Amino acid sequence: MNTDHRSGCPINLSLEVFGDRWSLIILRDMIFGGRRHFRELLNGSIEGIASNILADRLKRLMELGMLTKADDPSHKQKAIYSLTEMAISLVPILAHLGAWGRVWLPVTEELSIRAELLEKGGPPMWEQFMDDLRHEHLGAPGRASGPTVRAILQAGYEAVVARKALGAVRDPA
Amino acid sequence: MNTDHRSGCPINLSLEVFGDRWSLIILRDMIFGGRRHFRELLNGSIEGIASNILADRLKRLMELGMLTKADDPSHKQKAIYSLTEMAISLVPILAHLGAWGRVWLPVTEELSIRAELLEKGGPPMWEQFMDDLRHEHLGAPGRASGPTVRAILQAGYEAVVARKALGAVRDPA
DNA sequence: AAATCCGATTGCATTTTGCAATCAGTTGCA
DNA sequence: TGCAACTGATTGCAAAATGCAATCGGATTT
Repeated sequence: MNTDHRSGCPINLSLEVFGDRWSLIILRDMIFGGRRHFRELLNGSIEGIASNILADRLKRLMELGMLTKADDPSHKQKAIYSLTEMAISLVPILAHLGAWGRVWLPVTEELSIRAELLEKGGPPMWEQFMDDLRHEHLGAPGRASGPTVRAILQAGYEAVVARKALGAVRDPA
Repeated sequence: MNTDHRSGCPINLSLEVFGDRWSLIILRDMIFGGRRHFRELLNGSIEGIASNILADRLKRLMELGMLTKADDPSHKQKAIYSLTEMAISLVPILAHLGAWGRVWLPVTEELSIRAELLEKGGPPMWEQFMDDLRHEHLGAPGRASGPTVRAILQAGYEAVVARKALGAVRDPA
């Protein structure tokens, strides 16, 4: 970990970690998209990250303690990236960020439905989400029953996509 | 406002607004430091922002609707920068960001006491803070009585500085 | 045996950043 | 009146980061 910082202010130090255009996008795709492999992050990125930037940020996030890398036992070339508790605890920030963006920025409906559901769910849902992620990434004990928070958000997303597709049939462009 | 975005995802759009190393620092200094003028932001910045970067970011934040600029009636050359509601509503995000940084990053005590107090105060304190800022920057009706949230945070900061100075007398380096 | 997939790396042009010097107009003070 | 200090910036330039396409050697699938 690098030790020459601009200041010891927590907001500044946070910006030094993910104050760029890609780090938080990668974490978002891992947290909300469930992506664990390099290619999943590369090809699944709607913003179109370049492979060299992705490689650099994954390396950087590992050095910062936000991610770990492990071999995939099923494929000798695959690496599995996991979130650390440090990254999992960003969930409330991502929830607030999504809520803020939904109010003030030109979001699209299908890409903001997750933020809306997460905002409505509030801190209890965020806690559940973090527990799910701890189970998935850190091997913590799993939930008793019921769908994961990610599955709930994904179902909301798909419902919007389906509804918009129906609308397109009724009102063709 | 620019309209070519990487995606309509609220987190991505938020990053397009302040996903850099300086924009949020400037807003932090305006919100927590009460700074309103170019020189205050330039010279008061502990991170040492350069004047061209500051000028660029102020312009950008105005274009994005986060800040407004007005003439200072007392000085023909001075400009007063004000936060818009869009920027004021970042307070909960800054509170979470500070809380996260305090846990995971090498913060200094005097620069993180504000984050600690804001975290302890919770959403009611954040709301009060936002009301204070609306009064100060938007001309909204003021509080009934009592110190502003910024004054409370500042007092906490100064108490830490004073205590550390005493410690330095007892235990000189 | 060939095609595809794996996590990257390389080369290169463009853009952004960091830093110091400087600018023209305004103000306060002697 | 003169002059230093201060106002919000702007300019020039080197260094770093970014974006993009092509490519790499090894592993897996077909």
